[in-house]
Formats: sequence, structure tokens, C-alpha cells
Amino acid sequence: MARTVGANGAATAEHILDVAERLAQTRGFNGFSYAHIAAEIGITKASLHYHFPSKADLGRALVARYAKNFQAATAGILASGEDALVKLKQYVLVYRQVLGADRMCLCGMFAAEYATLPEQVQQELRRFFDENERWLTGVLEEGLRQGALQFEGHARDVAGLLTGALEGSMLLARSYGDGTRFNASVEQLLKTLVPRPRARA
Amino acid sequence: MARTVGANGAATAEHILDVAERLAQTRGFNGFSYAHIAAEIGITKASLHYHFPSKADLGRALVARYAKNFQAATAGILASGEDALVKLKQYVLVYRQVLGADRMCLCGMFAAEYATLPEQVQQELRRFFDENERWLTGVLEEGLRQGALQFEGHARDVAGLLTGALEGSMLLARSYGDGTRFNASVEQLLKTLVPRPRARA
DNA sequence: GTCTATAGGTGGATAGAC
DNA sequence: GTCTATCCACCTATAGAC
Repeated sequence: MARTVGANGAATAEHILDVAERLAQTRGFNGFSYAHIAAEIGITKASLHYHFPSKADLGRALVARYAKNFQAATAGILASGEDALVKLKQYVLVYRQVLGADRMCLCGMFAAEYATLPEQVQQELRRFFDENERWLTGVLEEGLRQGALQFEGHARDVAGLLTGALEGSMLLARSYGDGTRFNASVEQLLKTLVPRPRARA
Repeated sequence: MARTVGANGAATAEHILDVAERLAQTRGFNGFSYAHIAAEIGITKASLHYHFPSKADLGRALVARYAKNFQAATAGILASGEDALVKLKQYVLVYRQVLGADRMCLCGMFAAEYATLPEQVQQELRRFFDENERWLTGVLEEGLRQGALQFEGHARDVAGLLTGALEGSMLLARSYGDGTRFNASVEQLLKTLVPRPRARA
């Protein structure tokens, strides 16, 4: 609002975020610069500073937009009305698509660099994970009630495990350039949530 | 060998690695510099370059030493003769101690920055994860044979899930400055590997 | 909104004296 | 092995013209 001036005032800012997002997801917050973005867009560094005065501003905007889009996706899944296991698989698919573009989850990436991030970015980051685990906890509890899922212990702890496992599996799969690693880990994890007696192999 | 000259020739190099390791584990490869290390040790940047000519050399040495120490730990666990579940818990404890020092696993950290790493460091990194999953796979297969563990599917896939989940859980726990998050996720995961019928909650 | 120009700092790295 | 001195590339950020 404050800065959206002309007809396409926001368009450039979005373009900047698009490029910066990809760089951040592949190289990390400390692995890209205004110069990288400028070169790719065909604009000067000074112009970037007009849209995002400091890199902290840019980082905060990146996480905020990423979280907003993620939340839109999870809201859509919730509205699908499918059973909890299907919802979970759709949720995993969101991560899988990010990995398919040879990117790491923006927030998992930033979590690694957490200690070096501007405070505003750190706060925005935690909001993302809080929101995700809140959503997952809801789906897990629903699944338990419905009988669509099975697990011991608190739904919140399972949600934490899911988040950690998804982020970690992405991290490793990307290092190996092998998305099937991610698939295998996720399938292994989802097996444990499927409601049937599994005393033996 | 090549560079160990005087009586304490290797001592300084080790000291450098100690400081660099901590910086790398908390700030990432792109989050620390020769200047940081120099200031902390009380030596000049130029002297650091004597021991590690390029940052790529330093990075490779960091991962190599970290992997060596990790392997010594896993070898010790293997030699303990405990059953597979206990071995697994001891393995988790190695990660937990790293987190307890407010550090991320060096290799998980570098995995995030993978795309920006010198090639030699990338190679060394994959060797670490390969070795870890090889070890885990062995313990998992042993546990299945002994009846000390239970899981469906291939041991290698479970090993991949464990590695990913451990790294990811560390990543998130450190962002929250809350080691109990890690504990909760790991306990939740280990539950699924304990050999008793778990059809219901 | 975008540009040129530049400031002020830090990055990794080298030469050469001691 | 460690130092001083220095190089040059790159970083984030700002001033001011258009």
C-alpha cells in the first residue's frame, strides 16, 4: 500500500520477490545479493533499494509472501473435504513440488541460517512454522477421530516430527539431486500413520 | 603430514578447525569469514591462509574431521554390543549433544548451502551422509533380525527417514532455541520402530 | 521509478619481511 | 609460522539527477 504508486507499481516488487525467492531457496539468505537479482531482472541495484530499502526488508517480505502462499495452499486442502490421510498426502505434495523445482523450502533454508538473520526475518520464520504445525495438528486430530489416521502420543508432537522430517528430507534429497529420496522417506513415515495393525513386517 | 612442521605444528591447525567448526555450525559456510576466526584466535588472517590456503580447503577439512569424529562415535556404539534399539538411541544422543551446544549438525548446515559450496566440500559432504546411512541400515537390519526393532519396507529407506528427520528436527529445534522439540520428534519416531503391536492408540 | 556515481565496509587471497 | 601491508572483487546502502 504505502509504496504501490503507479499502475504496475507492485509488479516490479513482485518480480523482484520472484527472483529473490528462487535465489534464496537455492543459495540461502547469505548466498545471494542485490547484484544477483539486479543482473537477472535487468535493473540496477539502486532500483532494488527503492522497493526494498534493506536486505532485512527483502527477507521479511520473502518469508511473509511465502507463508501467505503456503497458507493459501493448506486452506485449499482443508476445504477439499477429503479424509485426513488424503489431506496429509496433499500437504506433502506441496513440499514435493518445491523440491521438484530443485529448490529447498524457503523457511527450512532460512532456519539453517537462523543465527545470521535480521530479527524481523527470524520472527516471520517462526510464525511460518507455528502456523504449519497448528494446521498439521488439526488434521492429525481429525484423522484420529475419524479413524483415518493412527498414532500414539500427542498430535502436536507428530506434527513436529512431520515438519522436521519433511524439511530434513528435502535438504538431503536436494544435496543428492535425487527427489526419490524424499519420496521414500515420506512414504516410510506415512506408513506409520496408516490405521492398520502392523505388528509384523 | 605435508604441513605438520614443528612440535606443535598441528596444534594451531586444530585450534583453527575448532573455532571454524563452531562458527560453521551456528552461522553456516557463508556466514563466517577468516576475519571472524582470526579475531577469536588472536592471529592474523594471513596466518590462517598458511594453514588453510583457501576457504575451500578449510571447508573440506572441516567436513573431513567432523565425519572422522562421527565415525569414531558410531564405531564405538557398534562395539558396545547393546541391542539395536539401544544403539539407535545412542546414535540419536550424538545428535542431541550437538544440539545441546546450540549447534546444528555441520553437515546438515552445509547441505542447506550445498549449491554455493566448493565442489570438494560437496563431495566430502555426501560421503558423510552415505556413511551414516550405511551404518544406520546395518543397525536396522540387525534389529529386525533380532526382533529388537520393527518396520516395514527397506532398511535403507528407514535409514534415510531417520537421517532426514534428525537433521530437520535439529534445524527447527535450534530455530526455536528449544531442544525439547528435538526430543519429542525423535521419541515419536522411535515409537514406530519398537516391536509391539500398535494397531490402536 | 530508475538511473549514475559513490561511499564505506568486508570478503578471500597474496607478497614479502621477520 | 606469523606478521604487515596491500590487492581487488564484492557487499549493502545512499545521494541526487532524470
